[in-house]
Amino acid sequence: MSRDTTEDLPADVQRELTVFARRIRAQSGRLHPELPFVAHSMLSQIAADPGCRSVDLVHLYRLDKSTVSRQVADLERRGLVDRAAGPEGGRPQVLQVTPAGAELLAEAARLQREELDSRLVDWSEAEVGEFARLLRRYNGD
Amino acid sequence: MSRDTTEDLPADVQRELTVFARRIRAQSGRLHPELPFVAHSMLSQIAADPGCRSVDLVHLYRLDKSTVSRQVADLERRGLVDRAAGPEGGRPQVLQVTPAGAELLAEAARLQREELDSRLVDWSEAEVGEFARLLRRYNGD
DNA sequence: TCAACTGGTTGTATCTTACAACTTTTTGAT
DNA sequence: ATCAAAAAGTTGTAAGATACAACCAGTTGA
Repeated sequence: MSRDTTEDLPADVQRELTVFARRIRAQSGRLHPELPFVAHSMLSQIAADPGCRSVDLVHLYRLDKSTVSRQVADLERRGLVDRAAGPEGGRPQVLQVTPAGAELLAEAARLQREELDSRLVDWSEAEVGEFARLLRRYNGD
Repeated sequence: MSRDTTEDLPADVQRELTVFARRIRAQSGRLHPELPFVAHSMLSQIAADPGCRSVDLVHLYRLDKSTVSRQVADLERRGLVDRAAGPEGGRPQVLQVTPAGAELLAEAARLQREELDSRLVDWSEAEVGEFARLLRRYNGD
């Protein structure tokens, strides 16, 4: 991929992030037929933050609530997540991953891990750590 | 956003990249109505690499060629890119951005720049440089 | 010369998404 | 306590993005 040398670091960051964004979706979609990109990212987020609500996913991913509603409904229909009444027994429904969901997630992780490790194979642990730190900082909030 | 402390750096990277991938798409789509995410990324790539062919975009973004074909056709229909016969006058059609395309790109860049700068406002130049370097390395090839 | 390859298009089905209108529950002010 | 407003979520609808398969058009090389 040839590239104009822009001397414009933020624009470089933007372009690299864009390439990445396109690829992860393409790759993720093909990786596991049972768990396409969107379903996977939500399921894995629920696993990382058990008890979160749909509206949290709306904010995290900046999606419309209708989109999240359908995605979560689909995950529930397939027995991968569980919706329960919140602490006050009321409306905010809290989400958690079912054992079946956890298993599917683990399987997908195994597959993705090969790809990820192959990309990071010659990185030092310090570099991976720095990369993770910068990404977290970029994502902010 | 709470998070399990996994001690699993590659998985952290994966999750952060996923959040990013979701957001850039959501944000980009809303940023400029004339130039949604996909159209924008392709147009900006053609601008960065004038004379590239559709098949180059297929490889870069790991998309199906039919998808790229339709996207490029749409960009051409809207007068934003120009398709010409290649050096040998033959089949591989080379792409370049038209003046109208460049103008739209510049306008979108101004808008995106605000968002990007606001995220990087308290980063040192060294950090931005390191981030760009790590992203380039991650995207590899 | 013709088979195989590369680049590209079109038909079709599916997935993702936004927006708008709606229901239900919770909360707050009077 | 009551009722309006906010929050959480659902459903209808339309548009966009994508993959896969089948196809067409030039190019290349045996």
